[in-house]
Amino acid sequence: MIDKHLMKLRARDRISSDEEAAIRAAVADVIKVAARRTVVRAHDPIDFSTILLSGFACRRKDLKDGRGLITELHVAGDFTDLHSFTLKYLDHDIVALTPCTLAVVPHIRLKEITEQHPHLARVYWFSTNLDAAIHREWELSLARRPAAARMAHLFCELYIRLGIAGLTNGFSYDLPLTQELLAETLGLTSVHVNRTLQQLRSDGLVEFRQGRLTITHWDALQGAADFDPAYLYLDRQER
Amino acid sequence: MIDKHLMKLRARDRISSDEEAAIRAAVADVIKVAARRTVVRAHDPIDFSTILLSGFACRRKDLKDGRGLITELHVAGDFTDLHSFTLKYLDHDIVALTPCTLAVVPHIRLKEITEQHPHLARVYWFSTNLDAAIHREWELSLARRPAAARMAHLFCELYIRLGIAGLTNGFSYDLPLTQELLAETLGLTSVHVNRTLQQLRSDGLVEFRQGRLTITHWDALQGAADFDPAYLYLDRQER
DNA sequence: CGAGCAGTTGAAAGAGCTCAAAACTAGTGG
DNA sequence: CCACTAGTTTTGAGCTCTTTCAACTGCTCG
Repeated sequence: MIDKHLMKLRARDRISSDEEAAIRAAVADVIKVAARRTVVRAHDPIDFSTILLSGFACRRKDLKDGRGLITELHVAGDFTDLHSFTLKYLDHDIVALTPCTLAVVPHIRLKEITEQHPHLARVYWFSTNLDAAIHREWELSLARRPAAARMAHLFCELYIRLGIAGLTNGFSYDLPLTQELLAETLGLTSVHVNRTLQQLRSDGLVEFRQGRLTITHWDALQGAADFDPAYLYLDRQER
Repeated sequence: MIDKHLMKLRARDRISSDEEAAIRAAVADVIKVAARRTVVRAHDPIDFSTILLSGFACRRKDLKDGRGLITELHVAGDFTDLHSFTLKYLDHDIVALTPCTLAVVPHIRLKEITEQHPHLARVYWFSTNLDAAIHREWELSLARRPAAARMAHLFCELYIRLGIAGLTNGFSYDLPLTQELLAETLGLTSVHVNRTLQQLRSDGLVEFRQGRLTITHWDALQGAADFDPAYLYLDRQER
């Protein structure tokens, strides 16, 4: 159930069986959420965090005028809003992009982990710092990478992140997002996403049809994106 | 010496004298760094973090072609690269933008804090999550706010953050950055920064001369920026 | 006084946006 | 099994914001 979550943690550090038990014990509930539902609303005080077990979710911020931005995509295995444990409320919404299954972890249990399992606490701290690293890379993309490179970069990132959770199949993976949602993720308009997608396809880099992405030329995609996975901290270290 | 750092922490939570002592004891050294020096280089393994005592520093990421982006500005009192404690190396450089004084905190001491002072560890965890929140707001700025609003937003953010550390004077504060550096911060060109600055000045919102910024019309600046300080988590909470 | 940054200005080009309409695709109900 | 609807994708054309390139000014410091 939380295996993908454990896979993600274990890709970065050793997790003892004792710690694994603590994680499993911290899960108070498992809930299902429909697509397009807001799971956690910005500014609402909150006393639990959620681990995404299946589906796609995101952090979304919006401007007063309604236009918004998805600031991070979450895939199965991610602790979608661990940040709220120390922040106490969020500066953004957590939205289910597809039907999602979520494990609910009360903050009290997380507090106990910081008191009884300092190493595990550091692993979770790491995991929020990894989110910050992803945010930084997206800042760079938004500021400096033109649409095609930005999109290519996102596809590369998801390929790696989904791969860690065992959710890729060769060079393809499910990405059940509309072009509209992709636009909110890339800081573009859906019209431009459409044209950019056509460009990547005609350049022979990717195919994107019916919610499934296939990378047809990985090296070229990585090159076009200027993608270096270092910011995903893929090495195992004692945290 | 680390008072500004304590002011920043105490704006968000209660820090006991015991915890304060632990922080002071964690500082192994205080160093001075010249302007424009890279303090920590991306990808280099590192076993200490630094608290910025005076000056301005930043996190800077760059693309292969040399163009880069400042993904966060750091002001006195900030733990500039606490992230490296769990990440073990950084995905970006830490650069001194002005002459800086830095307190060096070895990671071993931070590890001890996570083991002996869980509450303080949570406060520091919070502080890295606050960095992530700032990254998210900058993502939104880069993606959706036009140049003038983006710049106005930055000036608002710095006004609040510097205020917490007691570094504002009425509605003005030192901001010893060139327009070139401002451009790297805002994801613009220096030419456009120049024109945008003229616009904000002619609109009567700010003055920016000789490294000092003066907000001439706070409400209008905040309005132009669509600035809401909620993402800076200015309330005291038990973390 | 001259060198070297930092800031300023102008003109042209380009990436991405806006608006608007048309073409698909599924799912629904008769 | 077909018609109908709603959502998504695609296309076109004009427009805007920001960039690029290039020159010029002004300041500071040796």
